[in-house]
Amino acid sequence: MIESKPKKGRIIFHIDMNSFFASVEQAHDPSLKGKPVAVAGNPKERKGIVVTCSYEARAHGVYTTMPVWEARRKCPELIVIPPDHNRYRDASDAMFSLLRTYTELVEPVSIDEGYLDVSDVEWPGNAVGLSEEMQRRILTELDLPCSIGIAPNKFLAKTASDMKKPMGITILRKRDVPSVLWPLPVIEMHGIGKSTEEKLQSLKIRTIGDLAAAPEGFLKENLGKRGLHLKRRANGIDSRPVDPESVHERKSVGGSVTLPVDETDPAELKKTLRKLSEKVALRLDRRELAGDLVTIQIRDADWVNHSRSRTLTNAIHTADAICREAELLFDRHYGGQPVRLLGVTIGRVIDRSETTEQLSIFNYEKHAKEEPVLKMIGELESKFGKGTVTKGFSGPKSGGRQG
DNA sequence: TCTGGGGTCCTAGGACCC
DNA sequence: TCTGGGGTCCTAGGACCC
Repeated sequence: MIESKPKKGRIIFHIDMNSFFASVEQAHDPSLKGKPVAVAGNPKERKGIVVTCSYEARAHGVYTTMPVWEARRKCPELIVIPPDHNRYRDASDAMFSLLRTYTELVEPVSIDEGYLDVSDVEWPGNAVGLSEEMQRRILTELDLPCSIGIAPNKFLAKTASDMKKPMGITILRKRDVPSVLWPLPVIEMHGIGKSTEEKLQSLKIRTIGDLAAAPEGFLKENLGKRGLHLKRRANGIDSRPVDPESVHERKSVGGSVTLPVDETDPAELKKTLRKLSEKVALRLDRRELAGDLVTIQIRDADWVNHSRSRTLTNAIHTADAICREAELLFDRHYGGQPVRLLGVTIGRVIDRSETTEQLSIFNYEKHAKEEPVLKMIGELESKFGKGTVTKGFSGPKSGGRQG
């Protein structure tokens, strides 16, 4: 202990772009600057909600997720712009490239925010000076405003960047936690939503300080492992590293759509499944991915979600294969109720280069001509469902896992 | 005239294997 | 013949975030 070096604390930045989509639109068309702007879907297609809005719009009471008709009522001069995701993707890439000129330890968490570990960045002066330089360059070179949080870990950096917007720079030290964080209501904490807030309320835990002080056993009993996790955060403890690779570790690719009207016609619903399958296949293509878990999502007219999923014997990526599985799940489970939204997701994705083409029985379609036994399996599978005929040639199983 | 679309992580029960 | 416990996989749903 006597010989150990003093542990050097980390310096983590959280960069948070301010009203990103709206800011990108204002940078693209400077005549929009200083005006109330909302990026929103088309209200005629029941998709008319505000995705992002400028601070001028917020001043009129407009906020994200507000229906456009309501936003227009609150702010008649509101300029509504349809989203252009390619434009936002380009701006995001430029922003992260700029940040990477300072360190490789950049972890994008979404299109408009990310963490940096700048502990080892050589910079004349202090971390605040470095953050000011980044903020200034993002503003002058990309014409985009951002807020930056500076802290010894991710959770505190994220919390800090939220405290001053737009164009804020906020330092949050561990020793500031009792005075700055603890008086706040629990809902202010990243990771706590409406549901957990209510749960905590019923346990007489109202502030982040209450949460920080709550006994571990009590939290574990009522909230499970999550309770302990939240207590650590409330005490400003978070040891997660900044991981530049996490951006490449995608777990699933999906598509969903809210239908023009609540739909009950299976033929119409299947058309939608086909379109969604094509969309998902296209996005899997772009990333050279495939996956062996297919999930469909059905949202009722009353907003209750249902999902049905199936694990396959091998990873798939083509629109035809995805659509076939999606329809199978649909046929097996759809009960005729009006459907508001449909979704198709491919999960457990892996790089396509890792999907070594499986020899033998699973490619019976390709080899059926040459090999009678494969043809037989193909016939069995078309009778009982793909994936039901497994190694050992047993019949369809009554339950349990397949494959 | 309510409420988009992209995700991640966690939980819980049952099946299955050892 | 009865008993059991640990570990993993699978599925459905919930909570949360941007």
